[in-house]
Parts: sequence; C-alpha cells; structure tokens
Amino acid sequence: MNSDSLQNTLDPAFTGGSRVGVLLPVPLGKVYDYLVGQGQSLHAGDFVRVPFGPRKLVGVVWGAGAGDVAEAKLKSVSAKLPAPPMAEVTRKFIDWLAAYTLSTQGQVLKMAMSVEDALEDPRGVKVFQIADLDADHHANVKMTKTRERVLDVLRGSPPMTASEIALAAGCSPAVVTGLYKAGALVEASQVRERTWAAPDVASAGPVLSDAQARAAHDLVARVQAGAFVGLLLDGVPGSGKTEVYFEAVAEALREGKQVLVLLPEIALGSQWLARFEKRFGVKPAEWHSDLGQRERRETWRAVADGRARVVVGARSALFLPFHDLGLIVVDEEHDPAFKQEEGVIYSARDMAVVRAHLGNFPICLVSATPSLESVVNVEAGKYQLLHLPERHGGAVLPELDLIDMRLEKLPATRWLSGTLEQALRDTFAAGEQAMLFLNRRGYAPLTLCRTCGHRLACPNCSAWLVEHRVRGRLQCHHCGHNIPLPDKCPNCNAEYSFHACGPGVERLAEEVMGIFPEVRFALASSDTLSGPRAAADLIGRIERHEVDLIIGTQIVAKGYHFPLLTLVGVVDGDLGLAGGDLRAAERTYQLLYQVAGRAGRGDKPGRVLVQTYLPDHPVMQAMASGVRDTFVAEEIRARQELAMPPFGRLVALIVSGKIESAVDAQASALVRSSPRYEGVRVLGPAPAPLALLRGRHRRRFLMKVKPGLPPQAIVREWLERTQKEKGVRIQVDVDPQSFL
DNA sequence: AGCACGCCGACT
DNA sequence: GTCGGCGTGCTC
Repeated sequence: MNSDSLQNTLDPAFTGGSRVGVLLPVPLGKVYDYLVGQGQSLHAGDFVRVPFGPRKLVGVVWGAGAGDVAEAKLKSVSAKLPAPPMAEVTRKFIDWLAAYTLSTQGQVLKMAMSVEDALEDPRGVKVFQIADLDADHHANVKMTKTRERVLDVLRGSPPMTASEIALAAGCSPAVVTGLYKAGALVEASQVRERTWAAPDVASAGPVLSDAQARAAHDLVARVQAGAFVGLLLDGVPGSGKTEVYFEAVAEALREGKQVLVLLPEIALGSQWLARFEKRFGVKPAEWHSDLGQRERRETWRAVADGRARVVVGARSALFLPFHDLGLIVVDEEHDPAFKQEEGVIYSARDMAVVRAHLGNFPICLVSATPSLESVVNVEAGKYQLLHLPERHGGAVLPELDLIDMRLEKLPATRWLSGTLEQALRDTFAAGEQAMLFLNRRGYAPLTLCRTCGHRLACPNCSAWLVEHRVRGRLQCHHCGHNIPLPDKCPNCNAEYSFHACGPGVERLAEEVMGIFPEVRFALASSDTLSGPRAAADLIGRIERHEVDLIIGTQIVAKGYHFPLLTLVGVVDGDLGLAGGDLRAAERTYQLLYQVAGRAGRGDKPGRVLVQTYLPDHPVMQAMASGVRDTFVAEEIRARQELAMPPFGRLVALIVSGKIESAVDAQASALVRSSPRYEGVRVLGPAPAPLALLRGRHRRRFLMKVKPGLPPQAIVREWLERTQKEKGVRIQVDVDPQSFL
C-alpha cells in the first residue's frame, strides 16, 4: 500500500488560535510558527499565504508549531490557497533530501514549488457569447456580412475566445471585439483546464521476444506487488528496453497509479515521445525547462490532482506534487546529467530511489551501461537484475575496430585516419548513413598567437576560449563570456596571427567537406540543437535520409534509433580519459558504448571505428573485445581497494568567492577545524580544476568517509566549528560525481 | 533569498 | 541640500 493517497485523512485539523509550523521556499533553515486565524481550519500539507517580514509568501503547513516563540511575536496565516495539499510523502521526501544534501528544507521546497501561479485559482480566458438582448437592441447594431458570420458561429455554440471565433468565422479577432464594443456580444471569463486523455492500457503491446517477455513479466509482477524494490534493467542497445518497461508502466496505470519516467535530457526525447504515443495512444505529460508558463501551471496542477497519469521529465520532475505515484523509471540511469551541480546538489537517480522507498513502490533503473553503483547494488542483492543480452528483431551488435592513431602519422590539421575515411566512402557509396563523434563543440578548443604564443583565455574562468567559426566568435564554455574573434593579438598586437589548435565538430565538418564535397552533413551539438524543436527537426531530417553524415558531440550518443545508420566513427576516443577523475574510465566507456550503439540498428549490420592513441587502455580493450564484464569487474575491484564509492563515501566542499585571499583564508580555517576521526580523511584544499569560474576563485576539499560513518553529521559539525569569511561561499556536494 | 534600515559620494 | 551606492541584519 503506498502512502501517497492516505495523507490528511488521519491528520488532525489545526483550528483557530492554534499554532502551525509553516515551511517557506526561502533558504533559511527554519520552519516558522504562525497562528491559525479564527474560523480557519488547516491541515499539514496545505498551501498557505503568510506575512513574512515586509512581504507575503506562499508556504506549506509542515505540522504543529514548535512553540518556541512568544505568542505576541506570531503573525496569522493570511489564507489557505485553493490547491490540492502537498502529500505527506512529498513532505517527507523534502525533509529527507534536505538532510541528505545538507541544504535547508526551504531550498528543497523551492524546487517543489517552482510554478509561481499554480497555487492560485486558475486564470480564465476571455470568452464571448451573444448578448441576451431583445430584437430591437440587436437591430441597432450595424450588421455586415462578416459580423453575420460571427453571430452565426456563436448561435447555439458555447462561449469561445476571440481567436477561436475568428478562426471559425474566417475573419480577424477585431471583428469580434468590434461586435462586443457595439453591445451585441458579452464577455465572460472561463477557466479552461486542459484535458489529459488517459493512456490506453487495454490494448496489447508489441510482441516481445522471450528475453523481453521474461523481463517484462518480472517487472509487471513487481508493480503488482506494489512494494519498494530496486530493479536494474540492463540490456544492450537496441534490445528493446523501452518496450519492456512500457509493460510495467501499463501495469502501474491499470492499478490506478501515476508513473514518472526520468530521462537525462528531455529536450532530446522526441523519438521517445513518439514511441510512447504509439504504445499508449496519447502523449504523456512532459516536464522540462522548455515548458511555457501556462503549460507548467497546467501540468503541475494535473500532476497534483492526478489527472496527468504519466510524466516524462528531466530531474526536476522528481519534485512534482504527485497525487499517487506508483512507479518510477530512470532511463539511461548511468547518465551524468542526472546530477544537479548547482544550488541543491543531488543525484536525481539516487533521489528517485529514495522517493520510491518513501512511497513504497518499485523503481526501475534502465541502461545499456549501468553505473558501477547499480552493478554493485545488484551484486549485493539490493537490486534485482533484469537482463536483455541480445538485440531485438535479429539486429546484430556492430563490429568494432580500434584504429591505432600512432601508426597513422596524420598531418597536424587532419583528424580522419585513412581507414575511417575509406569506411565513410564505402558507407556513402552504399547509400547508408554515417556518424562522426567528437565530443568538442565549436571549431577549435584553443586559439594562440603565432607571433608571441599568447593563448586566448576567459577573463572569468580558468579556461581557454573556444572558437565558434559559424558565429565568428570566441566563447567560454563555462560562463558564456563571448567576444568577436579579434584581428589583433591582445598581447603583442600582431595582426592576423592567430592559429587554431585542435579540432571541434565545426572543424571536423570542414575536413569532411574537403574530402566529400557532395555529402549532406548535419552538425549536432548543443549549439545547433538548442531546443526540443531543433532536435526533433534534425531527427526528422535524418529519418527521411536528407542527411548522409551526422557530425556530433555527446548529444548524439543518447538512445536514438536510425535504421539507415551503419557506420559510427569515434574521432578521438581518448578525449574523456585525460585528467584524474575517478570516473573517467567508466564515463568514457559508457559514452563510447552508447555512441557505438547507434550503428546497425536496422536490418543492415553496423560498423564502429574508434580512433585512439591508447589502444592498450582497458577502456579500449573492453570496447574492442565487446566484453564489458571484465572491465566493470576491474573498475569495481579498483574502487574497492581504494575504498572509493560505493565502498566508501565522499563529500566535496567547494569554497568560492570573488576575493582570492578571502577564499584562501576560508580554506585555511576549514583545515584548522577539519574533522580528525578514525575513518575520516580530508584531502585539500586544492585549487578546483576550474580554479576560477564565473569570476569566482575556487578551492576544493574532498572528505573520504569509511562505510558506516555518517558523512552529513561529520560535515555539519565541521562547518559549525569553522569561522566564516564574508563573501565566501562553502558548497557541499555529498556523493560528488565529477571532480570539477 | 529579499527587503529595509543606515551611513557616505555625485547630482538637481 | 537630496538621490542612491550596497554593507548588515532580520524575517514567526
């Protein structure tokens, strides 16, 4: 039984004169007490408006008041808002997340209240209908052919907006307002709630293979059991993982539950949406940063009162006020995009597991390259594994070859090996599509002056400016700083002396154009695919074979399905391996594997070529052999040996501020007060890999904690006994993923 | 986070 | 003489 639906029935009402604690969406670590007004009746979870200093804020009744403030100081709750109350499980989730991430409850509540006007009465739209006048008065209104048409449209039909009438009558909305001003129409305000059609769960899904059917059966059984369980759906690219978990979605819907599907980058989910619609006959509710104000409001409300049955969204969808959530699916669970790195720092994948646990329902993590954490959880018996070892429908996994770039001896401004070039030639000749993968935006990652050697760097960050030749600008990929490409070196004034070093996707496109002038190519990076529309447009062009070659960054690695795509070329397979990141090898492997999975998904077999200077690296060996388990086992063993996650816990502290000396002083203070316990090690301060970011100097501490010790309590005590510098911020990242 | 109060420089 | 810079302090 899940507790979402039970809330409030057992809660006592807070009536006039009593105290309630109200949590406000502000980053103050307190629940404030208020008096309940006479005649008011409040329950935990109610949204209320309260006076707060000089302003009015909307908050949530969190429970009974703490009673530690003199009654004379208390203000009264102004009003209860006409919105469904926040479910108890959501409130518990907020408390839990705040405690885990060491943020305030208010900061987390803010994420759950991101829709400003969703809590107010819905605003109506202006609608018109024929005025209830006697014939004489109507006769006084000057009539024209167009005005007659408008009246004809409105006769016997419900009130409509000016633009709807205009569309139906084939005129401009001005005619409608003209008639209104003349007195022939009256206006009214009408609340229009969007209808959310129920997904069709009765019709059978596609025919599943034996392996798929077994996995689906297990999933469905777990959904029927209705208790918390972690499931890992691990299947090679093209094995039909989506179809399998759709069966679980259907079952949860049959049980009357809501379902949340988290995707790493919803902007790129048009193919996913199409598959959903094909299976269930309707679109799911979407939740991502690209929604307009109105859509946000309507979606939020529809999730809150249970009209929206399935939500597909990015990580912030986790904080929607679900009415009766009964299943979460985290697709591409290994994806680093699930980690929120700003504000409240959390992993949406991990917090989704917590949410499922609090709601006591199953969660299904899905990936072709599961994170080591999930693999370890399976080995420890915490998660149940569902495995799809083969591609669906007879498609075979692509053949993969490494190209040893040490033997290619390419000139400094060429990046395509002869082997890859020939493979491209063959692919185009066969009328098939190819993809070149290079995880670097822009034209060149570094620009330097040939005369004096000066390198063009960002003034706000410790990073080089990246040339974007398409836009004729130099751009910082960390803070958005961008300037036109100068003609003179800012250091030595030499004219036209700049030299572009290294390739980005734009430069790669230039090289390809030189070799294959006839080929129709498309650039795919976050620069060219800014919104869902641009992405959907490109996908359409690829599907219609209006494009022969896709040149893209990691944005193309996601779960796309292009049947004609038979060749994938990885231009620089080593790119992710540089730097001392704990997860560099794992990440690179996952990314390369995902990219490789784009090839040969239709009837034609695929081929993958990976250019590398490190063909003996374990990642490359794992790619070449196609044997994942050895690589994963070795990574797990290494983590275990070093007591690194998930065999030990990490917390990172990032100290940042505009004044470098103050940042260093704060770092020293942290060193002086650092915890000295058995089982706790503090490393740092070290300059963060981006020692300067957006004009702020940064230092980094890493705290390693043995399993069994509570990292949050240790850090909280540490910070409490640390003297604070002004103008310096200390951010806490529990379970850091990347070491930037 | 906001927003107000409060104490020192360039404008009507 | 005032408008306004942002430093610091409070919000039941």
